[in-house]
Amino acid sequence: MNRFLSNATHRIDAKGRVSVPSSFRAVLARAGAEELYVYQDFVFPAVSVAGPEVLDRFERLIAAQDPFSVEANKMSLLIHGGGVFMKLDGEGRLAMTDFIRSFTGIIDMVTFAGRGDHFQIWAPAAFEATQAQARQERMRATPPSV
Amino acid sequence: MNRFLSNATHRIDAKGRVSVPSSFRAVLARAGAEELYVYQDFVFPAVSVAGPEVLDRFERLIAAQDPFSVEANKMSLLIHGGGVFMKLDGEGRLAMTDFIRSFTGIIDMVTFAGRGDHFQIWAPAAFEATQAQARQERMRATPPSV
DNA sequence: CTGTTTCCCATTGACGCCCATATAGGCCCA
DNA sequence: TGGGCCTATATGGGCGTCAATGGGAAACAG
Repeated sequence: MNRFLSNATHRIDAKGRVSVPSSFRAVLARAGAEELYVYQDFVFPAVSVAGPEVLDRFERLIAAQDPFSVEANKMSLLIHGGGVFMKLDGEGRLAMTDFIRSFTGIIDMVTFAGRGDHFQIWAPAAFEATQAQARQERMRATPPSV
Repeated sequence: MNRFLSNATHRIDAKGRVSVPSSFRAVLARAGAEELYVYQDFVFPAVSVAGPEVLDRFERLIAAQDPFSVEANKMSLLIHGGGVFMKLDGEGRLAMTDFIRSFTGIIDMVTFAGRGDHFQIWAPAAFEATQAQARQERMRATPPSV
């Protein structure tokens, strides 16, 4: 299946690297993603990982606006200033740089969360809490009826 | 990838110099930019850095207007009066002159922010605050959709 | 002559590239 | 069906290179 699914928590090694779950790497390989566009998420304290085409899509949104507008500038501040290209090492690991750590609060463990067409990198505690909260809200929205 | 992406915060040394992130220098080198056009940004309390062709582009915008118009004069005041040519030293460092400091509020640390076709130099706190605010506004624009 | 800028050189830590090990799960075979 | 083999995944670490930073000394300007 060519989607990012499930979640897994891995340990960061002494050199600040984490193994990306092999199922995620398989999806990336199938999509032919050599370089990864990693950006600080707009909603959650997590970074999102996707192929370069996602940046292209964001840039088209900006290009449609007046380049001198405050809106276009703020958008660029997020997608350019808040994003970076990275690549996996030979063993399929990703370096947890300050760019990622400062935004996510990641210390020594990382939770990978599938999001369909991309995946996210979280501090484990933040992921647990946010997912639990989302589940609660959903339950309130639609009472258990199955 | 030939775009300015990501952000990084570096320390200013005793001589008032900062290292420009190596990924930014790589983009500049690829573009063949020897001299840098540094101008006080039109939107944010930051200075923007780009190749000389950006100044050319601005000048063409002015040339397209009536040279006696208030608009054209104001534009020139910004792009000429608010800009300067600079170059990196042998180690890829840039001097933080008063021209830059007074406009940005930079003291002893500098945040570099990629902006696609150029990059910006910010006081760290100002960058954090502005980017966070942009993210908040974006979140309100498109509600969380987990 | 003196403060500032430019050109070098030194140090330290981070990162890329490579190889080693262990454990879990799948697979084969009896 | 149970047990052992085997492969892939997750993880650890060596080592060379490069980036970020500090500082000396020459060149320059006021």
